[in-house]
Amino acid sequence: MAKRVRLIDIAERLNLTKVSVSKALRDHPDISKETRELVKKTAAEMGYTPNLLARSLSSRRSNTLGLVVPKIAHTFFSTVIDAVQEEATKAGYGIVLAVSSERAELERQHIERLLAMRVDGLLVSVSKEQPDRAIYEHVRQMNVPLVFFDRRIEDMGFSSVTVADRDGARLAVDYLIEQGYRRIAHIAGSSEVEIGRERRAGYEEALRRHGLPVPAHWVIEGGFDEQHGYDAFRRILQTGDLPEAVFAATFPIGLGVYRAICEHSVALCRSIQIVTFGEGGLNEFYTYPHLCVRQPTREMGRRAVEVLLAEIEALDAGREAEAPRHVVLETELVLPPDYPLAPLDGTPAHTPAG
Amino acid sequence: MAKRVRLIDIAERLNLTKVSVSKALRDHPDISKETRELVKKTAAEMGYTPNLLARSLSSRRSNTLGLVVPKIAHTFFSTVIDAVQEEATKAGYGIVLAVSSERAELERQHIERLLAMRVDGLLVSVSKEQPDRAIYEHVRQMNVPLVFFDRRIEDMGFSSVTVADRDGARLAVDYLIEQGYRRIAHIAGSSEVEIGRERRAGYEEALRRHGLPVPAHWVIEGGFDEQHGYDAFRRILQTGDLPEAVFAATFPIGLGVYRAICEHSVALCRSIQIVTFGEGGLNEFYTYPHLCVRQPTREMGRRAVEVLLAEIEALDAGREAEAPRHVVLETELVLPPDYPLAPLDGTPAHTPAG
DNA sequence: CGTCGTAGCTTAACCGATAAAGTAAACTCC
DNA sequence: GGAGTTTACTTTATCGGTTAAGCTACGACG
Repeated sequence: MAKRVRLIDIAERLNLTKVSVSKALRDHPDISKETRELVKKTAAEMGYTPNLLARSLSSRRSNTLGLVVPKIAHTFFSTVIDAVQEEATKAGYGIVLAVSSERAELERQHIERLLAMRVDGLLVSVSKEQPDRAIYEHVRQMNVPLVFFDRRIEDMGFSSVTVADRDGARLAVDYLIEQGYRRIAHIAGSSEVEIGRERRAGYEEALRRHGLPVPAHWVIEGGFDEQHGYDAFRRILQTGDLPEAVFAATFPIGLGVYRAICEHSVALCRSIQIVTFGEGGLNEFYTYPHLCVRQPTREMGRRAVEVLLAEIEALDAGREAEAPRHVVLETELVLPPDYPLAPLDGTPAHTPAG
Repeated sequence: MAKRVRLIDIAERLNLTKVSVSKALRDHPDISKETRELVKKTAAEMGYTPNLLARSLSSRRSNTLGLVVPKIAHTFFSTVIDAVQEEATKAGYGIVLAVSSERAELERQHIERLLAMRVDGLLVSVSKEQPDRAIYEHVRQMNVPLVFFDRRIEDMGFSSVTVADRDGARLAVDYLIEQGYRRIAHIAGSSEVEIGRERRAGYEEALRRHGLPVPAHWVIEGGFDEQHGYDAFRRILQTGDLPEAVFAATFPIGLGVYRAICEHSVALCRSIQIVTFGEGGLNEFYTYPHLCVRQPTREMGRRAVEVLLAEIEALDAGREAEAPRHVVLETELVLPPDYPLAPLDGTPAHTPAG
């Protein structure tokens, strides 16, 4: 069993002190050029790997960011994670990932652990459950920068990067109405979370603007996943009173709705128009062309890291906590041009270019 | 700015030493029941969070596992990650995630960093590029347990958890042949990686067993992603000589093939049967019913953690490195019962239950 | 020529915990 | 009632680094 090489091992070999070796490796001007190079060469030869634990402990910087997401097997989040990783790596930071599985308690535990690991900053997208505010107070008290992305807690004074949820939702539903749809259902997310409330608000706004009533029996709240979409639409199917279009608060919800419809009747799944907030990355393969509100996913990850790093820098430059920044990204309504929307007379209209 | 609470702060408040406090918090029998409780209460009141860096440094255990995957926005990996997280959390370990983006150099850097962080063990699925063996030698030399999952390097003496790739591939292709298909293409993965070679070998075995020739022009190697599937099948389309079925080495490859076919002709995409190794989690929504080889994804994650933890335990129980374990999981051929396969006469056969 | 600055190291202290060894008082036990 | 155990702490050393403050020899400068 090979012992791990430490600074002191290199130092002894070269008749130097560990401090000199440490400095040499970090290109400290105290050390002469020749010594520096000799040290580096020797370190490489001996297979030295610095102990980041020790380094972080004494330097008080871990060069690590904590990333907490509610879910991972969801294109939106895995894309954000990817972007965050990329951006963090560029800046010399590693990331520690934690998945809360949409549960507030797990979210709490994970943040606790990340704090204990002394991450330099946190990127968080909250779970769908009522959050445990105490843990965020704790973050604040420990003076660790935190940036929410996508799903935030609005009133805790942390920075955030989000999309214009209400606008995006409103524009999508506006579009449906302009195309002649009148009977529009909304499978909403959780009202515990801002994005759930905002997307719903956008939906209602659009309806009201056009003088349409909000059909309470067609607005169903719940989670953000496929299961919720499926269950919710099954409830609608059971009433027998069907909408012409469905605005789904997330892509997975849309999938669930679609599945529920198809199971019920294949013809139907071509005549009820689905619009999802967010996309799945598989739109081309998705049987029926659906509209979607595109979010700048990778940019969200990048911007979140950017804001967080700025706060970290501000912090160790000694500047006291500045006002939180709130970055709001625009969305874009995507309509596959080759495909007609679902017709209003209930007949299939799917005639992709072939 | 709140100072962070340390053991010594609690100790001073209670007129104890930090060692006693440390022991009290860890329920060491040295400390009386009353003191223990007093300490815990005080610690909670003061908002104490242990510094895991310091703890890990002195105890030589970080209680952290490093997880390296080639890709994250892919159902297979995000599912494994999820399972790993769950299992690791249960056992009191955190995970540090790193994504190599299918590049050997990034993989190297990430592993280097994880070693430097002194993770207690590593879980790795290698990138599609020729791996840098030196880094794995380094892992070995540092005596850090490592378990490969899904994609491994066969001859480096590390444990692994994989699926029976060759068998799964062979059974799938066998099935196609039994159904009467004869002209079967294979869009293979990278031959740098064992799973790429094995799946291809299974495909060829099945053909040979049935006395069919291996159609070299229909076997195209490359990456594991959608792009490769798309590009590869476009090449086949250009030749004008089309197969009756395609065996795709991964689900994303299958999607790419499907896209290429649909773009070319919608009718065609219902008459060329696609079989994928692995699934996307969206099979129900996938336009044409395709066969797939189901991998026990979550189980792979669980088993990998299990094997790794066993090695970690063995290590700090002082037992010397035992022989590596190789867990091979069985796959299952999934054929959606409601849906007929693509007909051999080239006419659409898609008539899902409605 | 004495003083100051500086290049190039070294020494000492510390980061925040754990591990191992030491100690004083109380408690057993024949 | 004195030796041996326990009980409940304390003291000292260590983990592998970093930071801050010495120290020394050499060259420049007024």
